[in-house]
Amino acid sequence: MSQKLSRDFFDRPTLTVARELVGQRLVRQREGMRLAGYIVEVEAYIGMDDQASHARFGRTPRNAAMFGPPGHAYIYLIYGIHHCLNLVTEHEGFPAAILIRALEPVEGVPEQQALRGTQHPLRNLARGPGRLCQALDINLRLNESDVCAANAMLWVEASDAIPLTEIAYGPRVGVAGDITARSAPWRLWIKDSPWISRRAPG
DNA sequence: GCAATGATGCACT
DNA sequence: GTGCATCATTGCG
Repeated sequence: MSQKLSRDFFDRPTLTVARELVGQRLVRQREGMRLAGYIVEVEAYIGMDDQASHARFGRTPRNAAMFGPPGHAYIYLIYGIHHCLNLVTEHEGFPAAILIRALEPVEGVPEQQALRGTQHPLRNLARGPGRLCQALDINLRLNESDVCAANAMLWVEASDAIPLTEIAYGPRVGVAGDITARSAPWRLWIKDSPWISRRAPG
């Protein structure tokens, strides 16, 4: 049996959590079935001073989850079409979260394909934040849900750690904000993984 | 492989 | 009314 990651795991500096989250298994319990994949790409959004973070203008109904306790989901709708999944980190009151950007599918793949639409190649199943939410049926009903609870419908399980030498860093994707926000190397992914949303620069 | 474009819901400085 | 932490499709190399 794999171990569900505890709240203590998320109650740490966001970049530390992000680094250790890469390679762990994201699990969605749906209709008695497990839909799961290895996390291969994440982005960190840290504090109100992060000009790319939704929290930069303070707390609003939309981003309230980021200000809440660690180990909860922050899910939002973007472009009116796509959902994005974040996991909240650090102590309550400090807005920080990690965007899950891509998965390597490992469990319930046929069900995930059905949720996505079978015309897509396997490579595109969960490659991108909007795609992975569609593949795992993640929507606003799961916003602010506790991923550490015993009865969670969404959680993370410990897996083998990825060596630091296998993790690449770079600027975040699609962010607005000032030059500091755009250049901060707060996107982390597994080097050479075919499942990440975009190839490494260069 | 790349760039351009339309889709679409909702919170908001 | 504006602007998104995006994706699928189209058209072109």
